Amino acid sequence: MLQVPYIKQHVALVKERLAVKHFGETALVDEIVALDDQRKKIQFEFDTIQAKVNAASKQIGQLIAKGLKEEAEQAKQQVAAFKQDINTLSEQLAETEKQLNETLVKLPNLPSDKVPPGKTPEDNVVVREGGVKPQLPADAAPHWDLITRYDLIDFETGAKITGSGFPLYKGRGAKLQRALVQYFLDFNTAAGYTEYLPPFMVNEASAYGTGQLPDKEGQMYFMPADNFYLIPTSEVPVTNIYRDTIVKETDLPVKMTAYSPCFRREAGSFGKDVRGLNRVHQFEKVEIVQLTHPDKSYEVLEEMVSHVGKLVNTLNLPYRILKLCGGDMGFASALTYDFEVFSAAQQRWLEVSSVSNFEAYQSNRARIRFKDANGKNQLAHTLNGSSLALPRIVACLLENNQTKEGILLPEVLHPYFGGGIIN
RNA sequence: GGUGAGGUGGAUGAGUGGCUGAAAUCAACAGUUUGCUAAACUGUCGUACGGGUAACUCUGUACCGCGGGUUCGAAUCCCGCCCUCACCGCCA
Repeated sequence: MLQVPYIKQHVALVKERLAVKHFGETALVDEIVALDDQRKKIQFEFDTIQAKVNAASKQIGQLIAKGLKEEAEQAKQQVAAFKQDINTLSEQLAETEKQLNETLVKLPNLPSDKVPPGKTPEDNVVVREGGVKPQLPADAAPHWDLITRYDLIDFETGAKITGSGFPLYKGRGAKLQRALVQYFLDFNTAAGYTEYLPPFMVNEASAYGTGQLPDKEGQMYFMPADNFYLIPTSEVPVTNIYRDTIVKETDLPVKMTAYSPCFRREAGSFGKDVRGLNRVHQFEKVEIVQLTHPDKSYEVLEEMVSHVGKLVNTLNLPYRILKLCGGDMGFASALTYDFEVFSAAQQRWLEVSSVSNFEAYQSNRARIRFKDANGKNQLAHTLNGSSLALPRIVACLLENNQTKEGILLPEVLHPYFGGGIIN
């Protein structure tokens, strides 16, 4: 969430930046200012009275020690007079803090000034294109046909076991998943990321820490018996490794990578968007996460984009990088680059990665801090990106590399897959 | 799931009602000493929110797993929950 002191000092600017995100409820900003003023006022009163009570209590102790029982009794009665005020004020304080927090959490992160204007995905700016779009014959098959032809995924049985959108990978389809995950993790660890294998369910505090709650509550699977959420991305558990911690400045940047399955309810999706692997409820993904010094986060963002670009490149897939416009960005993000690969048989771009700088938005919620050179605690910046999400990569690998002889896999995967062709 | 023990500052760990925001040790940081390293010595060394200030400083409140309660006063007593460890049960 945004930091209250910053909001109060930059009311007009905050509203202006929120407009870039096409966030309409700017009245919330004024509410926050008012609530925080109120909070301070109540706290001051409360502290003042409490200080008196504390002093009196100390005195009572001394009186009793001296055996002055009557004086002690008198003092007790004086303290009792404060009791009512204390109770009232502490209730008011708790209520105001609660309201303030609830309001604060409704505000999205401010977009960086590098964010292009615009409202819809059409307004996103292509910053780079790479790779070559293959020329496929007219009878080229979409990936869902290829999946059937080579018996890689059994969607029907997955639906039988669980429900639609839960693919059952099979044979070489399953092995390809394993190969990709392994390759991606190796690629990331070679670049200095520490590998983690996190829990796939998180508690409420973790989901709140990275901003999934309360904003995206309906998009996560929830286990009511234990109050756990199935993770929509390993960003959640991995970022929360550092929740409520203060790291040394010299430990920054913290670079982490993790594989996990991702669970998303994707309520309301339908049509050709969800065909085959385009959109599923459970998929595999390898994620990269960094915690950085605030001065370095944009530099690191570019570095992460470049890292993911290299990875996509090694797969020989045509891709493009988009800088998301204000209206298409995520709630918690300050600047986001999307990676899309070109699905030649469907003739459309498919998102395979989203690399974002969250600045201090997540770290403020999760209290991820570092001690700076002056000994002051500062919020770190958090960044993360997919590196990479599997299903759409697989869709493109299959479609773009189809030949009469079979699917020709990119060379980097051969050692992981134990071969270069699916036929 | 059952039984028992326990959760205190970066770590170990003392503290069973006021003198404790918290001993001691270790780690860390700064300095002195030293040819360098090491050792020794000295000092610093929790977080959050307020008040006051030009600022360093000063000052108030809260926090000893979390939430309630008792009390003039709670790390300390009571209740609920969570977590950790050990043993048992079950089990990949």
